Amino acid sequence: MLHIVPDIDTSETLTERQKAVLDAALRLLVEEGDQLTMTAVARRASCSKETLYKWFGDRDGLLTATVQWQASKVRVAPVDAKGLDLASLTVSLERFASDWLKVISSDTSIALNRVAVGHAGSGKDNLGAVVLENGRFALAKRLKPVLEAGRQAGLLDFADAETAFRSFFGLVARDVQIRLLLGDRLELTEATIGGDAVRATQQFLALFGAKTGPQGL
Amino acid sequence: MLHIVPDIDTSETLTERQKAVLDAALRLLVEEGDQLTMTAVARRASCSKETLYKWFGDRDGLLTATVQWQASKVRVAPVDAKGLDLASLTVSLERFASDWLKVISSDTSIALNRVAVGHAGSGKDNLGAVVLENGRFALAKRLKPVLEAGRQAGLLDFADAETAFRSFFGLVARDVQIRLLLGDRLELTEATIGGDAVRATQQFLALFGAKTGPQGL
DNA sequence: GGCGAGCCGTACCGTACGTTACGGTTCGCC
DNA sequence: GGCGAACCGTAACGTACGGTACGGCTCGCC
Repeated sequence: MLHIVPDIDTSETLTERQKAVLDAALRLLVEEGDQLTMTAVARRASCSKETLYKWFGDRDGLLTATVQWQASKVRVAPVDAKGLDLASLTVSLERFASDWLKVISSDTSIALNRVAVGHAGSGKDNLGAVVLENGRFALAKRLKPVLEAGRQAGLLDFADAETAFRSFFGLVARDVQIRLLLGDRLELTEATIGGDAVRATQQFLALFGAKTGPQGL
Repeated sequence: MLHIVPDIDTSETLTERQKAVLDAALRLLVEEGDQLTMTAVARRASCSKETLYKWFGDRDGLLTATVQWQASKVRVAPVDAKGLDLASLTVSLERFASDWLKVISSDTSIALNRVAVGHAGSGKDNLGAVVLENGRFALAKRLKPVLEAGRQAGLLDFADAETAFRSFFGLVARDVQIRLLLGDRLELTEATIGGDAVRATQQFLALFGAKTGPQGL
C-alpha cells in the first residue's frame, strides 16, 4: 500500500540554481527517457558532473529529485465544496476529469511514469511510490471531499468514497494511460478531452446519483 | 494507432528447444525485469550466448521473441454468443472482467508491461505495440462480438461498440494496472477479483442495459 | 568409423557510462 | 587585494555488459 513517502517539501530546500538544473534534467528526461546520461544532464544544465554528484548523490538521487521537483510543481488548490447543487457538482467533476486527462496525456507525465514504472521493476528506489503519491493518490485526496460533500447534499449515493472514486477514475481514464505508456499514438485534443470529461461525469452520476425522486425536488 | 504488428504465429516456427529457452528468458524477465543480461539468460537456459545471438539476433530480438512467445500462449477461445439472454450475457461479462483482472495482476503481465513501457520510451522496437495488440486490443476484439450480440438481442443499448468497450474496460480495470506497474502492493485475491467483476458488470449493465420496460418482458 | 552441423561453455573484445579527480575560474567576504 | 568556497569543464578510471571467437562435445548421416 506504500503510503510511506518522505513528505519533504523539496521546493523549499532547493536553491534556484538547483531548480534550474532539475528543470534541465526534466526536459532531458522527457526527450530521452530513462537512458539519459549524467554527462548529458550536466551539459544541458551547464553544470559539472561533480556538482550533480555533490547535490544529488548518484544517478538515482538525481532521478528521484527530478520526479519530486516536478511533483512539487503540480500541487493545485483544492476545490471548495460550499453551496453544492447538482450543477456545480457536475462542473466540479467535469473539471477533475478534464484536468486528469490533461495530466496523464502530457509528455511530462508520460515520461515520468515510464521511468517510474521501469524503476519499480528493479526495486532500487521508490520512484513508483512518489509518482503514485503525487498522481493517483493526490487526485483521490482532492476529489473525495467533493464526493463526500455531494453525498451530504443528497446528490450522491455511495457507501464508500474510495470505491466511488475508483469507479470515477476508471470511467475517466479507461485505457488512455496504459495505451499512452505503451506508445500508442492517442490524439487527445482539447475537444476530445472535454467530451470525455462530460461523458465520464454523466456515467458517474448515472451510477452514483441519488435517486430522490425526479431529481431536483 | 499502431495496428501494424507482424502477425507471425511464432508458436509454429519455433522448435521445442527454442520455446524452452524463451520460457527461461520469460522467467528471468519476471524476476529481474529489464536489466536481465544475456549471460544470465544463457546460464538459466543452459545454452550458449552464441546460440542466443544466432537465434534471436540481438538483445532486443530476444526480448521481442520472449514477449511474442508469451502472447502466443495467452490466446483464448472466443466466447460464443448464441442463445443470449440477460443471465448468460451477465455471466460472459463477468467472465471477461475476471479474466482480465487476473491477467493484469499476474506477475508475468506486470513484468512484460514494465519492459514494454520502458522500451516505448526509447522507440527502439515495437514491444509496446506487441503488448498492446495482445492485451488491450485482443480483449476488445474478443469482447466486441459479445457486446454486439447483446445489442442484437435487445439487451444492450449503445451507439458505438468501441466506446462501450472502453467504458467496460475502465469499470473493470480502474486504477489497478497503473498501481501495480508503479509497484503498489495491491492484493488481488480470487474473492476480490470475483467481487470486482460482478460490480463492474452491474455498473456496465446499469449504463448500457436496454431500457425496454422492466427488463424481461 | 569418419564427418560435419549445431550447440555448449568460456574467454575475450569494445564500448558506454557511472563515478571520481583535478586544474582553472568566479565570487562573496574579510 | 587576498583568501577560500563553490562550481565549471574535462580528463581519467573502473566496470558491467552486449557482442564475437573459439575449442570441445554430441549426434545424425553417409
